[in-house]
Amino acid sequence: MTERPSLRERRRQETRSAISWAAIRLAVERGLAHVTIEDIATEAGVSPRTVNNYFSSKAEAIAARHHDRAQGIADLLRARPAGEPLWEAVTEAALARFEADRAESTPDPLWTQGVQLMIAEPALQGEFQKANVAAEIALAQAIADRTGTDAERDLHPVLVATAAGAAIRAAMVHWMRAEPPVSFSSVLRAAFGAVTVDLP
Amino acid sequence: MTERPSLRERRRQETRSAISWAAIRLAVERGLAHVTIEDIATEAGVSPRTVNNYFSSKAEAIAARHHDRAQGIADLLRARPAGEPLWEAVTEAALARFEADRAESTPDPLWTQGVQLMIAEPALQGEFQKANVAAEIALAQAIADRTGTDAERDLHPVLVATAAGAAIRAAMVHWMRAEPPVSFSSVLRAAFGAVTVDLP
DNA sequence: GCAGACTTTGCGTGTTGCGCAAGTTTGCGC
DNA sequence: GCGCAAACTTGCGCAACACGCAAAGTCTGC
Repeated sequence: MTERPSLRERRRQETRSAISWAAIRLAVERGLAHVTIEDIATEAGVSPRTVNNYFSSKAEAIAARHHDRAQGIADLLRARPAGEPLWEAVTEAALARFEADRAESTPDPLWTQGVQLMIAEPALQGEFQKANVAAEIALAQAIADRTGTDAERDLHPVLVATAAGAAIRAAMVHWMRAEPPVSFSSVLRAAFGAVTVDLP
Repeated sequence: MTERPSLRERRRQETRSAISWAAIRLAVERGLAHVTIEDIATEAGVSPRTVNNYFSSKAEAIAARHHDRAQGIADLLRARPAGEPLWEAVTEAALARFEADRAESTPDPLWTQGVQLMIAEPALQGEFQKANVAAEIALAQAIADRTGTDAERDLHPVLVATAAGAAIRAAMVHWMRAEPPVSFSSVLRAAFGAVTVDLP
């Protein structure tokens, strides 16, 4: 998929990531209202103007991390065996995406708080949802490719992608307020299991 | 539900509506970038400061109309007969909401363009999705009431509401780019028919 | 009709998004 | 190696924006 870690491009991604993390960290620590672009720039070690070169708003910088992750589900779907039933493949791709997180270096205590912030803060909700929609579009394209349909003209791939997004979001919300805490995988699997999308 | 058209409250809703329509009209006419808060205020006959009293951003003003409509689905669901199967009731409520539009005074040539704008303009997408999510929360509450579950603790009502939102959104997107044009009701019905949410 | 609550409005302020034009770094062909 | 073109970063400036505050105007309940 992406096999050109051109030295320049890599640096670019590093900067992007640094800015996004800085934004998340500061927003979680002191609350969104008490973080300026300048604070983020200082924290990330770049100039304020550069922050706005990468992201067109403070909110977008914070949501960038979520955006990038969500996009990954489409890639994971493409990697599933071709014979696997569609909804099952989508389920497994989503599961895999979130299990990958757990294995990552950062066990994200911060990350969970970041997501919670995006859901709680009105100023962030929009950007959060935008990221979700963008991911669903990518997912719809992957589904269309897999089923030989056209994401531009057919309803089905879009519907399946959107339904998957719905299941993931519902699972997230439910998981975050679950008391006592439960495994996210199990919630996600239950959500996908409860929704069924008919084939054409 | 709402039986207090207190003279004051009515005026408030009128102002709110006037501002929102003014914002939509201007944005559709000359493009979002060429509309300032001041323009909207002038068009709606209020002061710029008042616009920001009602809406915390230009985007919110434009999305307000969509927000209000989407909220209506939950009310319509509550009006469905109690014996009706859940998913069917949700389907009919959504259908009814959009068929009500057609019978309205304005056949909204402008309204369709408004929705298209909200989907096309990055600066509006966020607010558009926020409205969708808010509507889904209201719908989840209505579903929870109907099924005797708890929208705060149970996964099911949230999941059904989110799936319904998914179907509506997918139908909208598909309908808007359908060539040749098709009936929205038929697309929406097809979308709801293709998704199934199991009962617990 | 009057007192209190709610709205509208103008003003001032800190922040933001972005165009523009340097200055700096990186990739690439030779 | 070497230099040039493209891409990136940065500072500056400006119009627009979000919002607190307080004065003026308007409605509601009694």
